[in-house]
Amino acid sequence: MNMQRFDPSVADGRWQRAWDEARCFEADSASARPKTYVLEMFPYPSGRIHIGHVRNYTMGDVLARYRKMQGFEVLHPMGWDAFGMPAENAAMEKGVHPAGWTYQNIATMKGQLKQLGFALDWSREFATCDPEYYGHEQALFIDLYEADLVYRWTSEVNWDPVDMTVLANEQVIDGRGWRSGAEVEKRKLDQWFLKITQFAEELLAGVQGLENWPAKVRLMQENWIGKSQGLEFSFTLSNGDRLPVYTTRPDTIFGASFVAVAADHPLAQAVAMNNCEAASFIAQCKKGGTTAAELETAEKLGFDTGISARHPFTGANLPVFIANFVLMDYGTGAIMAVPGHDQRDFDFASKYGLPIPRVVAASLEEAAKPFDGEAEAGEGVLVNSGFLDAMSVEEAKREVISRAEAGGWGKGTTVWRLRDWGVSRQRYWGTPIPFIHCPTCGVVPVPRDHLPVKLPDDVDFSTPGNPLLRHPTWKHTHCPKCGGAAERETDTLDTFVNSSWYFLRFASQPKDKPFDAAEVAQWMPVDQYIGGIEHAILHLLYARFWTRALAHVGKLEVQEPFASLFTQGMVTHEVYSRRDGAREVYFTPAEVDRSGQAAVLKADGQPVAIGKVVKMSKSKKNVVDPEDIIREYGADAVRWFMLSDSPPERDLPWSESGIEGCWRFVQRLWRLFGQYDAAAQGEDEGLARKTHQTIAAVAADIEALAFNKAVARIYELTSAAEKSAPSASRNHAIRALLLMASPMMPHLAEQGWA
RNA sequence: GCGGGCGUGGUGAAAUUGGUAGACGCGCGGGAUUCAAAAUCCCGUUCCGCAAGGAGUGUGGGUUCGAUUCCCACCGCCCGCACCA
Repeated sequence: MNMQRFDPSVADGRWQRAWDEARCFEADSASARPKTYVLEMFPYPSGRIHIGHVRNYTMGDVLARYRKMQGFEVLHPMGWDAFGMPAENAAMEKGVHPAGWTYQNIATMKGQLKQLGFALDWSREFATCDPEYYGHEQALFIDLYEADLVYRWTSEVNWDPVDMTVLANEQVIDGRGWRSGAEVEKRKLDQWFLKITQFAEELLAGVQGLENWPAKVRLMQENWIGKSQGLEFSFTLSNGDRLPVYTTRPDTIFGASFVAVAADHPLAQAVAMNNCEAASFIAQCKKGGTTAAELETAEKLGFDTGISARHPFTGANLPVFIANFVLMDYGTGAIMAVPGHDQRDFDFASKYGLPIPRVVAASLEEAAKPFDGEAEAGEGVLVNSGFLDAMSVEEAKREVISRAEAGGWGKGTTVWRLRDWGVSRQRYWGTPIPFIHCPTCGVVPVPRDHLPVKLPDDVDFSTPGNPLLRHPTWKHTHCPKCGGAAERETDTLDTFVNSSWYFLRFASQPKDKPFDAAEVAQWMPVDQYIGGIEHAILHLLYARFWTRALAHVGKLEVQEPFASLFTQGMVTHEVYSRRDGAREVYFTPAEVDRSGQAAVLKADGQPVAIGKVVKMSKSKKNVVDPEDIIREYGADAVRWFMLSDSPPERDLPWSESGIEGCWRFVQRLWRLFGQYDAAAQGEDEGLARKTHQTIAAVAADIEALAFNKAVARIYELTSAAEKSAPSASRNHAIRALLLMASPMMPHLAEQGWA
């Protein structure tokens, strides 16, 4: 190697091989060292590594290498979240087998990750589509079934009649299937569910203990679980029926001036049977936008059913409306409306000329105070409320609940927003649900010694629908109980199940069971988990649930899987485009010459428009391929760039000049290493002080994941060392710089050390 | 609409508990080296001003000896969402 210049094309491969051969990064569960578990969210093998992966895994790698330097036994594994729709889409579009496509992608992406020199324990690598992994998953699913945490239930799904498949809500665009364009139908299907709601209380309480999670993510989890406490009671209707409603403000019951039910409430349906006006109103409710903003600003609309409801205390007759702002799937799908103290009810009452009584005021003297154009949801004392007058809101809530319970017409209830988790997918490329349907014995779990239930290889994607369902032989089997002819379950598990326990399998991977509890206890919880904010709710909640559920059935001791969570920002880039008639045509950064004032297309020398700096995405073509830049600048410059400048939680704008600056710094450090002078003597007090200050600061910055600040400190000490005359202190500064840079630029550091 | 976050040079950003605003990087300007270039090195770079000096952390107030930091109001941007009774 040329001593004047650091050549990553030689050094990177050399050290990557050396680390592999010495098995430097294989974690020993039996080690006596203090242990730490650093984990980044494992990737979906979509084809190639993108720059977001590079940033994510570089951050984790710095921490893992830093901990190793501190003497920790570090578990830093990598694997593949390998089941999912894109593989089936590729199968349909390109005629390739999902397994072949997936494993090919894994091979490509693993090669790309290796080029970045990550300190990963590849000995623990697995893909969730490996039969060994999903077989253990099937065993865990049966464990949960036996613990009564799995059940079957008929629920409504979005059904694409052309593709013959269930669609997720996000795949339904304007009421049509995203691929087929066919009008989506609602269909009732027997589906498998996990009882996550049984853990709602502890999942919510557990959020409190997650001090090292971003406050934003904790809040999102709390809101998703959505606990509310109130009163459920029934109105007696003028037609003799009873109508259950739920309210979180039982204190305001004397302020109720009407009752409202959701458009798809049974009562609304019944009214529509012999009232076509009602039927058309209900149909109208089902149209319209579904985004939060549209819903919030939509006009409150109602239909008077002509039915009335008797107030439980006053005996007054309240009109019953069908209203567009009442949700069927929350509470009971019916409400008592208190316009004075709920804005939606206020808007509705104003529109339909209904009374707006005041039942809460700042003081008893203000009982007659008019409303100032909006509802008052705040604190105060009860007024105009009979026996509740002068009570606080909280006192009044308790009083109404206790009277309702004593009178037998209602009870205090906790309502959760969280729903049980439907895990059935009518697809091929997922974990087969290990159950058998027997006409005699019903639903029977597959015996454990028959696991894994493997996916058949010979499947046909030329016609729509679930290939498992129409496979000629796969589903035909015998009942484990009675031995009679029976059929396998052809649904597969939601891929979120795969990612709900993979961190346990990384920690411990015996052949004969999913994991060993004692070995898992050596590593869990994950000390630092790093990934994208897009997983703030579903993945993190499901993983928390699985961990608790497995602890509940005695398989685990930990309750919370991730002690610290960090959500990193995105990598962004300018967008280049040109108008072509009605269409906007996008160009990649590689196709554009950005050296002058304006951006011009290399192909024709004509200018292109410079758009906003946004997340790199294929559709906007503002992507940089990590492999290209690694080839050009080496792994260390790329890693250094990922850590420089922007704080890791914020977006990182990619720039060509930025990566070039990093490349220059790699060479600058290399030259400095070359100035290490074993013969140099003497103290340089100023430089020595600076060296120790830098060591302290860089350590603190890495601990806090403030990599941009650590980088700046290293720059400062580098400049100071360059300017100093040879001395023992300077040699020490150079060695310190090499060590401090090594988690970030490991190839350069190894080469320098050698 | 509700909830959360953020506003600092041309630019990405720093700034322990309130104490020299702009560290460090990018870019830009000037110079050295070179036949020339690349690479490298040196100097400068918040704004106004020749200078002395003045202004300055989204805007307007406030607290304080002192505010990027704390409080109030407003403006702008970003993210999340569930009309949740």
